[in-house]
Amino acid sequence: MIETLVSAPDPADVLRVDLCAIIVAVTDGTPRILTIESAESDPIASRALRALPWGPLDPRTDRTLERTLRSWVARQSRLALGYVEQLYTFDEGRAGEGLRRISVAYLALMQEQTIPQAGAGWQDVYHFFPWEDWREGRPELIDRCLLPGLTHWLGALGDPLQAERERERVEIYFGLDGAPWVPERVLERYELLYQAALVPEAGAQADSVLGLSMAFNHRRVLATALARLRGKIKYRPVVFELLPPRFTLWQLQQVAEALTGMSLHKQNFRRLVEQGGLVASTGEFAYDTGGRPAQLFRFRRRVLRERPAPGVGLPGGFRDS
Amino acid sequence: MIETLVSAPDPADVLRVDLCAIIVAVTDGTPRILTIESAESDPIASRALRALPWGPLDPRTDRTLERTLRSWVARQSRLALGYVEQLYTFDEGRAGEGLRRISVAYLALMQEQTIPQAGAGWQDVYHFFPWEDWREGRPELIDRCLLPGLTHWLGALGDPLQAERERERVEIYFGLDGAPWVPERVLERYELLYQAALVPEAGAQADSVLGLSMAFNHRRVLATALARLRGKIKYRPVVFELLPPRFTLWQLQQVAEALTGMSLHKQNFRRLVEQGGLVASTGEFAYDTGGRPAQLFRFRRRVLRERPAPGVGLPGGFRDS
DNA sequence: TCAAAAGTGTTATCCTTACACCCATGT
DNA sequence: ACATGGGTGTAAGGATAACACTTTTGA
Repeated sequence: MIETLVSAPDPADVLRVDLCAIIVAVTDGTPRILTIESAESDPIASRALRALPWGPLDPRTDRTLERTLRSWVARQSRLALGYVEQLYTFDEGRAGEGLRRISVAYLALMQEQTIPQAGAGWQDVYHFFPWEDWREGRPELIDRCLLPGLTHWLGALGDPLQAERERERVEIYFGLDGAPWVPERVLERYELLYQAALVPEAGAQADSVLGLSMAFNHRRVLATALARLRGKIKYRPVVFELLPPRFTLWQLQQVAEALTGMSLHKQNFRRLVEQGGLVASTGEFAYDTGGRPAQLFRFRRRVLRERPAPGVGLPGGFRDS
Repeated sequence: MIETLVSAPDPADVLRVDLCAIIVAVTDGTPRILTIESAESDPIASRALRALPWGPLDPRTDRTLERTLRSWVARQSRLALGYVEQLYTFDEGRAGEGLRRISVAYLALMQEQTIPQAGAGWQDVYHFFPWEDWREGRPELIDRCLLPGLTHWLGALGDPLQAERERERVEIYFGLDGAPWVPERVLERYELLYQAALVPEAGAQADSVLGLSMAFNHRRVLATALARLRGKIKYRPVVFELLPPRFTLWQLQQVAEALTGMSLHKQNFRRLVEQGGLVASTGEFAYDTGGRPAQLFRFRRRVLRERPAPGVGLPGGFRDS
């Protein structure tokens, strides 16, 4: 009632909370996320930018954050989400108009479905982070593009003490000089590249050999999600959210490999998973495997009671063949 | 300028974001958090409730979330925080007056300091969760109070199917019927007890043999923090944030035990920590140990480069003596 | 001398790793 | 026949768990 009488509030007083969803699926060994076309298009290239499904939280709507998110996603892409967990809350600072924004990101796992909505679609995660996919061995892009860029950045730093600290970060996070490559350090690597201005957020000409860009800070959000997923897969049975109820061990392995970005030793993977009690055979078989028919397994719920941290371990041994 | 002219906005339109801090320290084997007296006191008992340091985010203040938090804490308790990480974002729903609230919680680790501020002080974490401290063996309170309460709740559930599901949760989370006790399931246990109405949030008469109460949902926030900490200690060197720069292995073990709530096997703990490369001897000794002088160690930063997940493992073997 | 805590050594056991090899199906 | 993927067995190596035992201080 009074609303119509007052003039618009000072933008500096307004605090907006947005929700956004990283919806992940793995199909045929490709990890993908759902993107939509951002309403706010690229000012320079004047084309729509890829964005994560998102929307503002309306304080009038009396729902929980998670329910609001689900309804946003349903409206934007006609998807009913299953497994959802809160990921992180990002401070977006003050946007152009002086509006202060906070965004709460959620991670959702599902099986890929076709999206009827125009503009929405599934994108290969590694198109955004090509250096994170080590399934075919160490990506040559690291030596060809990343390290030269990082070295140049290090060289341009004024303070030699800071340069030394930053060099250590580069070595640790990118697995140089004897340090191991640690798949779950996705965010640390992204932030390093961002600091070095190699992966601009939401800029024009941001698509490059160093990956596709996204609207806002959504590429950073995605990096956070991949890091969480790579970590969590090892101690929680999240992989099964990405698989049908019955699956072959090879399918399971492909999902694990897709997420971690590493090739795993087949026999050992199978044993870990079976002996770990993570799966149980159903007695059924899949005949469309291209070779000998494979047993179909299901997730063995009882493992939750038996083991403190049931997940698919990332054994040291990758690179099967 | 216009502010003074317009009437107050409809509370239903207002969205407030609060920040709150769980500040943890461990001294002499006791894990403690910093609490303040809540401004809003208990309506029934008419005494001040314990609360976590918190404050609203002012959209005019152009800072990041974390910086805002630090300044709030400094104002309320004169503490300068060191290590800080974001914990979780809670939906507080709609408070009495129709105001919608979101709160972003942060976890901070430090060494205990005396707080000059009146009302502020350090509280033993296990006073809030007495069932979580297994250092002296399985707390008898579990069998005496918790399980009877939970069993009664299960019995009162209408739907037998739901009762079966809930019984399984009880068994898994409280380590019954062959299931192991998993220290990091703090939140799951709290939520179960909350559902069973055994640990009311922010109510009168909430202090009981089942632990002290806190204002708002702060006890739930604390449960989230303890869960995070118990999990993280195993793959990140967070313990060292709670210790002075030089420490004895026994101090280190006490901190690890305090957080996990389990007694650890002394010799094996020492070996894991030393062989794991987590610490390095300084050559100095502490003579005030009550027995033979102990070597002083320091955190060995280089382990960050050598090991993917450097933390103090929780070996299966607890209960030293 | 005794209590208390630090520190060393050893062995059995289990898990991981890395091999090598066999099986069943479609083309 | 052979390519492809499914599936089994085993032995070496390393980490963990559970012991027992010695050393050094203060009271």
